[in-house]
Parts: sequence; C-alpha cells; structure tokens
Amino acid sequence: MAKHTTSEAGRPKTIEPRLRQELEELVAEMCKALNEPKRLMVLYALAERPRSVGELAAYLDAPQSNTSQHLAVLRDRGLVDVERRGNRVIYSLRYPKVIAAIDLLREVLNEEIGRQHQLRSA
Amino acid sequence: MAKHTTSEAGRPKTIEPRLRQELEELVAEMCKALNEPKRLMVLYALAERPRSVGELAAYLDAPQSNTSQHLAVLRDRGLVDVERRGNRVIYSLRYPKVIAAIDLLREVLNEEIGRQHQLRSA
DNA sequence: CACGAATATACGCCAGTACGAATGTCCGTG
DNA sequence: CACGGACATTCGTACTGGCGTATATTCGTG
Repeated sequence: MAKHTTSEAGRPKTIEPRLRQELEELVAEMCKALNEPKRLMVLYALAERPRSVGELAAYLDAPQSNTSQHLAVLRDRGLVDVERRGNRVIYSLRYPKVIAAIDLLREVLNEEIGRQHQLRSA
Repeated sequence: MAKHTTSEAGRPKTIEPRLRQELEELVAEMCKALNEPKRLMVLYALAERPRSVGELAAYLDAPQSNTSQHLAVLRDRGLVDVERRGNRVIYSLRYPKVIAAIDLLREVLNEEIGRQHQLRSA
C-alpha cells in the first residue's frame, strides 16, 4: 500500500482527499442506482404505493427478468423494502428523501433546458 | 420559475409511460454525471469557490487529462460554468441545487449505513 | 515568431453493466 | 406430491464509461 507522500504538511481546511474519495465513492454508488430510467420509474411508482414485481414489469413494459434485475440493484443498495405476500413479492420505497433528491435534480434539469432553449433563440 | 407540478385532480394519476420513460431518461443522464466519485469531489470543490483545471487536478490527485475528461462530462451536462482567464480555464458550479440534491442522498446514505449496522449487531 | 505552460481532444484498452433467453427456486392449489 | 404461477438468478453478448498515452490547441512571454 502506497503511503501518502505529504502526510505531514499542515492540516488543510478540507478533509484528507483520500478519505474524501472513499466517502464520495459511497455516494456515487447510490447515484449508480439512479442512473437508469427504468429504475427511476420504479422508484416513482413505488412512491405512490407498494407494488408487486409483475405490476412493475407491466408498468415498465419490460420483461420480468429485466424488471427483477433492476429491483435487485435497488434492493442491494437498500433503497427498497421487500415483503413476501403469498405467491408474490411486494416492493416498497424505503427512503422518501430519495424522491426529494431526484425532484431537486429535475428542477435543475428544467432550468438547464430553459437555458439551452434561451441560448438557441438568441 | 419552476412550475409547480400541481397534482390536478382530473388528470390520470400517472402520465403516459412512454413519455415518462423519456423524461426519466433525461434525469438519468444527469445522474450519470454524479455517479463518479471524482466528479462529486469536483462539484463540492467548486461549491466552495471557482477553480482552475490544474487546481482541481491537484485536488483530485489525478492526471490532467483525466481531470479534463471529467470536467468535459460536467460541462456537457451543463452543470458547470467555464471562463477563460488568460492562460487558464476557470470552472465554477452553475446549480447549487445539485449540491443540495447530493446532500440529501448523503443523508439517506447515513440512515442506510446506520440501518445496516443495526442489522449486523442484532 | 518560437517556445513553454495550461488545457482539450483522440485513441486504444479494460472493467462494468443492461439486456434477453434459459433455468432455478419458492409458494399455493388440487 | 405433482403442477403451475410468481419471482430470482445465471449466462453470454453488446454497449458504455473511465483510464492513460499521445497529440492538438490556445495563450502569454521574450
């Protein structure tokens, strides 16, 4: 393991970049769960109410296996709750804050689209 | 300003999935800009103050070309502003809301980490 | 105008990932 | 306990994205 070269310089105001990198890694991992349109649709669908896999597959107009794969990603990231109900498996949204975060990004998107439109018409 | 998506009572609760898919595609594109630790670090660094490419490269402890590539992604997504100052190019954060969104995800991350810890100790 | 510093881009390589098809697993029912 | 339905997982393939190396571009300076 390579040691840090300048570890004894005075403490900078920002935290050690190495640690910072690992921290951001975790956030990035969470963002990776959100960079897929179908997964976003799933999250919004679950924000309304819990749904079964088949329901979500129909909603996405995607094959069952594909839907299950996307749900597995969200499950591994801990973004959804799972509950077995008889023959089916019901998924639900665990953190409403995730929707709030995406909504914020959507607002930014709106501003940006307006900006681009403004540039074109100038 | 940003229009409020008032949940109009007469409308169907969900919009056409086809259109919805395209909308989410755009949001997903924006998330793709955030799913890279170094890009997140860049955004936070720019949230403090505008910085040049060399400065950011040093901060990331990454080669110049790599830094430029990441900046190109942020630039293409419209998340940063660019200004040429003499020999250098100064980047700055365009939308503070992006930081707010990431902070929200960070909160979710904290809850999730606490949750996992709790599960392990049970 | 030649030169060097700062930044951007092109290219090839490798890892990661979404997808469909096929298969495995769990559950309720007859 | 055999069968079918709902869901999960595996596998091979095609695509995408990040990286380093090398090269191009832009600008200040002598």
